[in-house]
Amino acid sequence: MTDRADAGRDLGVRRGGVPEATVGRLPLYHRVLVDLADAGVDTVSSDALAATAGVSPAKLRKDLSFLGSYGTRGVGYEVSVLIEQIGAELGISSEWPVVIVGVGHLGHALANYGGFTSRGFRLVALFDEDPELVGTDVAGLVIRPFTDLPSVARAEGVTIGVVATPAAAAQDVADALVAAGVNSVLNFAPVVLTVPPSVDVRRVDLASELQILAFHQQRRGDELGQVAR
Amino acid sequence: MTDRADAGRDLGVRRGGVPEATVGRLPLYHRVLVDLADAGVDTVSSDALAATAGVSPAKLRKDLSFLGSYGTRGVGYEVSVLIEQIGAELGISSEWPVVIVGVGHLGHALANYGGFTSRGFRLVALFDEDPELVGTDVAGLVIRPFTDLPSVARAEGVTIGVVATPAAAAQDVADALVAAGVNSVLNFAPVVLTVPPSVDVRRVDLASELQILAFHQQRRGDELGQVAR
DNA sequence: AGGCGCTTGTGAAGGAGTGCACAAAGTTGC
DNA sequence: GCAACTTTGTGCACTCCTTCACAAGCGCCT
Ligand SMILES: NC(=O)c1ccc[n+]([C@@H]2O[C@H](COP(=O)([O-])OP(=O)(O)OC[C@H]3O[C@@H](n4cnc5c(N)ncnc54)[C@H](O)[C@@H]3O)[C@@H](O)[C@H]2O)c1
Ligand SMILES: NC(=O)c1ccc[n+]([C@@H]2O[C@H](COP(=O)([O-])OP(=O)(O)OC[C@H]3O[C@@H](n4cnc5c(N)ncnc54)[C@H](O)[C@@H]3O)[C@@H](O)[C@H]2O)c1
Repeated sequence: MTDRADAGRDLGVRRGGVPEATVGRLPLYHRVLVDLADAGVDTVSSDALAATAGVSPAKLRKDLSFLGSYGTRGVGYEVSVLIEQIGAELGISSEWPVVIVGVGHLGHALANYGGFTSRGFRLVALFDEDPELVGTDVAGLVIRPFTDLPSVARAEGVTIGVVATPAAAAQDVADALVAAGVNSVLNFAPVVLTVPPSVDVRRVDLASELQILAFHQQRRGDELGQVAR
Repeated sequence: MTDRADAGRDLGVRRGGVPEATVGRLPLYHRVLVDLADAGVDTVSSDALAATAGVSPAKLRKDLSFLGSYGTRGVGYEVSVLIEQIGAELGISSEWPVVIVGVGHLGHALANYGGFTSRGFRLVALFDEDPELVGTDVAGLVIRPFTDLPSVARAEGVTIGVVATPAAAAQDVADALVAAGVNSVLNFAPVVLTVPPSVDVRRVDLASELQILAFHQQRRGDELGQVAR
């Protein structure tokens, strides 16, 4: 059921007014809540939930307040209600069709990743350019030639594409995805993709993450020499 | 060298005062600059560099200003100088030893990822618990039993560890890493790790990234009045 | 019924990050 | 040597995010 016809009473909360920072944490909350539900918990306080999610209680409460008032004062939040509300906000209710382009080491791992399909996404196709790979089976799907992208994308209504090709091919792949109607891209290649403003790109960059860790590590090391007054 | 006892007055730029948001972008700048250098470019303006990195020129200039004044007014920045300065800030000069725990689909891909070793990191060991895997060769390294972690970590001075095990094992693995002296962790498992405050954890979460894309996708759809179909 | 303890929801304060605009500082051309 | 032009570096205002603190609301107990 698509209950997007607002049930009328959220005039106080702007529908599209969830801050970006909050959006970035909603998936985390959702996962933690699902884990709690699996563990048989049916009610949590903001303090407890914040602790398990690793954020401050005030931040958590404010985040949740953007979705509406789904808690009970003096008691806490009902886990199932929160899961449903956050899920609705993130669009987990619907099943987003996803394609992966580039089935090398990384693409292979992604295709076999269960977390994809268990959180509102359906992997509908794998594409690669390598003739050796095309036709082989990965994670229950047949790898298709990259040239099939347009027809598959339109047939399945694909709006999200994952780029897992080498950096050199990533821009071309992105262009093809955009041309095929995909307007959300998750990019693993270490390049900045140029796309029309209507297209949303998120970059996942392993090396960057490590370098940020290294930076903090180094700073910590530097400070050890100075702590002694 | 650049660090003498600061005589009570900071020179406008604080050593160690680089904002977190800037730190998060430095790896991006570094990569873009290396690409430019490879392409034979030796000077860039903030406008040009900002465009290739996908950020605003003002932001870029402010970011770089935290490292010092390495540009030339009227000209721009010398690519090699910037690479060196950013590299130094990030600790790329030294080679950080890294270990990966959990050599399944994802760990396999990570071990074979060239970007690791080419950016100041050296993969020193792979660990897994599975007896079938231990002893086999991946990316030129032998997979070692997880119990070897302490000795290897100390022998090589490992401070950065990558967790690529299933969620259920991640916390135990993190505990072992911390016990072995590792205090920077890159976690791919979809769980929130609990570690001492002295340990820095970064989480990379595929499903979250997709869900954030889905959120924006859904919002865009809603605003158009109706979703696909 | 009423008070008590607990937890949410939120205004308001404080802090971090971003964009703007321009003076300072360099280069080029004559 | 000077004027015109280019581009950096940064003070300032502004927006966004986080933290604080507490009134409002709910359930339970007496
Ligand atoms: N392996 C990792 O852990 C890792 C981590 C972070 C980022 N990355 C990045 O992810 C990307 C993929 O990494 P990988 O290790 O899987 O590389 P890979 O070489 O193993 O796989 C790349 C795949 O893309 C295919 N391909 C190439 N050009 C294509 C095109 N135009 N259209 C469709 N398919 C094409 C190739 O045939 C190959 O199968 C790279 O950009 C890499 O830098 C990898
Ligand atoms: N595959 C992906 O694309 C992907 C993406 C995002 C996140 N993840 C997460 O990364 C993790 C690994 O994913 P995967 O697909 O590689 O799983 P996988 O099952 O293929 O590999 C896990 C490996 O960890 C090893 N392992 C288990 N317990 C261990 C322990 N206590 N000590 C050492 N090694 C141990 C297993 O033997 C196995 O080799 C999972 O938590 C998954 O949710 C995977």
